[in-house]
Amino acid sequence: MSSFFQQVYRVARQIPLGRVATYGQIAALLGQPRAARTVGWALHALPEDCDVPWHRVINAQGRISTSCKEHDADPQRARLEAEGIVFGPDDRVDLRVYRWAGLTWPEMDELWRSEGESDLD
DNA sequence: ACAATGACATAAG
DNA sequence: GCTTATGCCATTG
Repeated sequence: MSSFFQQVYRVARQIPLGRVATYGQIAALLGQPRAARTVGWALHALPEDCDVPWHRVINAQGRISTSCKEHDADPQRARLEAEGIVFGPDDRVDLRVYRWAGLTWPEMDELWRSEGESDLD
């Protein structure tokens, strides 16, 4: 875990409260629009008490992708609802409304810059 | 280096 | 809208 995972975590931390991002979006921000799977995997390996808002990352359909028994979708949905995110009748969020705008290049630049200085935040 | 894995994405039936 | 099949990419054994 020296690069991509760390990058995913770093970007995920930038997701503002009450906002969500898709795996593909995170991957795209990292320059790998096809690495959505890897992004999901990175979040999967994340502990629950980590400082990364992994629950704000969902699939492109605005749904919880969790298929693992180890991780249930219910707690994640509860977290999102607690942040003000409203789920539709199909248990999916309105990406048109809650989708994170993403990071601007200047912000990303600063993000990578701070990465070399401290790996925490 | 090869094969397998996985919280995805997209296209097609 | 849901299910199935294929592609993609980084990590791990």
